[in-house]
Amino acid sequence: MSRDRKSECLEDMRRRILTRNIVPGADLDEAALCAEYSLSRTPMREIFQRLNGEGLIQIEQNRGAKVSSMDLATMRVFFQTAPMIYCNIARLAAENRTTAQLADLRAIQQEFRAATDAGDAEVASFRNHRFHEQIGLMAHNPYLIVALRRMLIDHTRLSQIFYRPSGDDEAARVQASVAQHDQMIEAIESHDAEAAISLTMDHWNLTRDRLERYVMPDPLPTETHAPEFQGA
Amino acid sequence: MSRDRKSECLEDMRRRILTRNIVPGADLDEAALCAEYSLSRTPMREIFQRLNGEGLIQIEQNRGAKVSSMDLATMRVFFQTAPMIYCNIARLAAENRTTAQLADLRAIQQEFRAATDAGDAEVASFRNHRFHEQIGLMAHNPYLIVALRRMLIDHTRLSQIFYRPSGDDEAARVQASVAQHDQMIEAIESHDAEAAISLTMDHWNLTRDRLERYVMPDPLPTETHAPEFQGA
DNA sequence: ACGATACAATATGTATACAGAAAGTATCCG
DNA sequence: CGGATACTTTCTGTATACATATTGTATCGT
Repeated sequence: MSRDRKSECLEDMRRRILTRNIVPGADLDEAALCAEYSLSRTPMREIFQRLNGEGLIQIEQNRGAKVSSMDLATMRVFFQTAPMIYCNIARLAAENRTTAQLADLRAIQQEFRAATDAGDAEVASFRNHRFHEQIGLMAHNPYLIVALRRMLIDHTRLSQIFYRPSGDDEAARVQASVAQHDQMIEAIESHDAEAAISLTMDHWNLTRDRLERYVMPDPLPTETHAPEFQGA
Repeated sequence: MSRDRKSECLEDMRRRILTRNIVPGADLDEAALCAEYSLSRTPMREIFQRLNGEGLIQIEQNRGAKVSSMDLATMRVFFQTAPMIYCNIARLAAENRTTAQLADLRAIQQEFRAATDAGDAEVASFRNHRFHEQIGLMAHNPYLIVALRRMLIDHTRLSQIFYRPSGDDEAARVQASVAQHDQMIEAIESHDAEAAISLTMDHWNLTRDRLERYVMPDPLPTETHAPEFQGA
């Protein structure tokens, strides 16, 4: 049925944007996507409106849609805002979670762990996204969850690199991250808001180092046979 | 031109929902609205998607759209979350505002004051909304502004009653509220984040008392000739 | 008379044709 | 040869007809 085609397309577009299968800033070709998902323009344009509302894409008047970019100014604000949102969400999740939601969280964590074990960076980062979104749902706060969702868009797109560890040290960090998820589940289960917040800060600090290193990597050696390039 | 019809409709729908011209929970009649704004169904449905993305309405599969309701559970969360969002927005606005934005804020405040002086509750609450949304823009934080916007939807719909003072005391509170806006402008202009936060808390406490009284008014007298109704 | 089912009416979702705007290209003039 | 303008092409926006789903109603059977 066509209903499935549409919602499948919507979900798939979300996944593709979050995993950078469609890169930040890319133009969306309406006609091509219609053909790809066997939809006519009307439902596809509706999907665009949805994605726009979720902050995944931007629609410009008479000029099509493009995937939200990740510019430097936004990254700065991202690192500034993340701890506050994440910690408050963690507190509320510990306080307000239902048992059904906790079971869902465990299931997501299991899938997340499998993806990290398999070394599939794309799937791992997407399941990490779902893990944190689920905690957001557990907070039962319609105001904060929209902020969390915006954060997770950029977080997930950045963290692609995190789950592609290039050495033993980085692999250990991924394992630590998975273990922290387990601890967060326990804290939320026992309604321990303080522990949930503390673990969330640890979790954030761990990933932050890695993300910052991605944004600002070690400089290339200045003394090579490549043309020299001095300072800014 | 049709472009104007569409964006005018979108803006007007926003205004009507925020001022409770269309009440919370009301069904939206697609055909009737199409006729009213001289639009065909396609752009009207696009407007619905936009409003849905902004949290003003909810769209249900094969079952039309309705204005977001304001249930008790949400109100509780509203009062819990508002101070955090408002204060953080105030801090960031003081830190990051541009002079152009400050000029806009002053213009909005002038219009707001005119509406309160004229005693027009509907226009006053809508312009109060624009005032606080403008401060949100000045924060330059794409994550927090979506949370702020969600808060302001409920805040504005609740505050209708605030700007319809039923006595000298309540009128004085409205005047105090207008004066606080002026002070907030000064704090933001001088990049004084601490003052902006402090004023925002005062402003919130003032309106909170009034809003809570609206949500939970003084009980009706129990001794009347109306049929008695004991306890819960 | 009550409930269930079939049918009709209405409302929602989709496809497509047409209209209008933006962008690219070619030609003309200086 | 360079720049501006007109034309063509392509993409975006809108209207409308059609398809599908839901809801209300009437009839039939028990």
